Amino acid sequence: MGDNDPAGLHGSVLDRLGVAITSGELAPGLVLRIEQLEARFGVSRSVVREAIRVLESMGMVSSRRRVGVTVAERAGWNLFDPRIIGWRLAGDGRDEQLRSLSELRRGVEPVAAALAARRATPAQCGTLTGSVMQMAVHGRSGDLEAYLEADIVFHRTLLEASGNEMLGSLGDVVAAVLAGRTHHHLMPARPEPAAIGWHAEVAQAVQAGDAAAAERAMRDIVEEATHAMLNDERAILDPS
Amino acid sequence: MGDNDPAGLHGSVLDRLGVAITSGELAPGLVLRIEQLEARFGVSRSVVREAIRVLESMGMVSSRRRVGVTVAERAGWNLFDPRIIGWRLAGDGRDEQLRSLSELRRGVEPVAAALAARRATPAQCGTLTGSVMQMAVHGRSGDLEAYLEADIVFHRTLLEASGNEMLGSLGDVVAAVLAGRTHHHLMPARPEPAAIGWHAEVAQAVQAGDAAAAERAMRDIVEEATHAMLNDERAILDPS
DNA sequence: AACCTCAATAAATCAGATCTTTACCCGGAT
DNA sequence: ATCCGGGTAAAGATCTGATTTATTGAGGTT
Repeated sequence: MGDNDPAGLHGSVLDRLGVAITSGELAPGLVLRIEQLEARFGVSRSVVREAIRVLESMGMVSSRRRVGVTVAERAGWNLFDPRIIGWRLAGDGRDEQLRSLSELRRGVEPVAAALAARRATPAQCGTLTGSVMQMAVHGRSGDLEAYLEADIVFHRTLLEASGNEMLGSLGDVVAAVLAGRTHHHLMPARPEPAAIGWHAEVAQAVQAGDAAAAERAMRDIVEEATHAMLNDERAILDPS
Repeated sequence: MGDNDPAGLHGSVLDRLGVAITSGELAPGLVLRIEQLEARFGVSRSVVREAIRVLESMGMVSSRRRVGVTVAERAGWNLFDPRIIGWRLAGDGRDEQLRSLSELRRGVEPVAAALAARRATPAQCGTLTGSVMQMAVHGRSGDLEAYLEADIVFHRTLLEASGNEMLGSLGDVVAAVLAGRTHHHLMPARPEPAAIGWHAEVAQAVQAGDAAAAERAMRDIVEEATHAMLNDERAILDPS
């Protein structure tokens, strides 16, 4: 898991600035001067500029003559940029980011399931049922890591099978949510047996071409996940 | 509508390269050399590099030493980047992009409606009902442009009211879809009266805090839109 | 064929100069 | 005191040439 940027000096600067901004260390409205950044990171102008340009393209800063590089308000950020998602997941905003992504999943995945029922290739159907079997096996044995891996394969395959490139590109995001859930927000030691059943239902419905059933079963999956996460949050906020 | 990039030389180069790549003129696998690009656009290295860096951050190219700048496969693109969406909407891929976005809407907007029912502020509720009234007025009078404007306000407000930043940031995208629908894929001269009714239902359910009703009505809206679009496509492909 | 060496290549980085925009200061007019 | 216009300097934007670094592919060795 986790491929980072540090490819090249500029990537490193970009990453460090991105973390500083998403974490709030560099608050919106703050003005940075390029010369200042050169010194801060010990690199040349070109490297700083390239990092700034990328940040600008993500809506995180805006650069104006005679004033400098201003950190932008959250409202303008490209919140779907994988880098921003990664930074927020790695920092303080992790819980909020996970909540946002979970709510997004609740909308996206049922639709993807319905579309997949119409468009999935036989190979994708095979991968789906295969990963459900893996989930069942590792769910019983309690191997959470292997269970997670199969779960990720399932959801990623389903999103791909939707035949919608945009939905498909959310595979990484969903994988991050699933991983975050098991790694941080403690999943139950034994995964919900019902969840595995729903996954099986989805796989079956997709294979049968039953869009409505696939959508319904997927909605069950993702709603169960949301509830579990909300309960965890409540438990954290209210440790009775 | 439509704010473009051409802010600065580098933005112009970025835009031109983006269009060339999304249009397929520069196909995946093709290798560009920086020197070549300097000549092509008549700008200096720094400008080209900055544009390349942004393209790289969008996953559209990858730059490697000793080889050059390679146009990347579609699979790696950040399809949620507003710039890419814009380029595709402006070029040949417009129909496919609109289809992708419509399917995305079908998932996202009902969830946003359900969330908005729990989180919308009174002011947002007011904006919602107000825009519905505008839609009704201009729908009857047949002023499609004003109808569109009110429609956009409605959907944008609802997505904001979801209280989910990521869903909220899809407002621009949805606006683009709605605009594309009326400007290209000919909407009916008089908007479906049922659609206006469903919008009213959503506004009312949100105000009443009835998440299930809001979600259901919104699903009706977006499903009607999808069907209308599919029928248009069929009509274009099969001019009986 | 597998492996090592080495030189050519193109991007990556640095550094300095110049251009362009524009926020801000200041004097004059009303 | 307020408003307007010109001038100025600050800071980014762009250009350019030099230098560094990683990689590929050629060529030779075993």
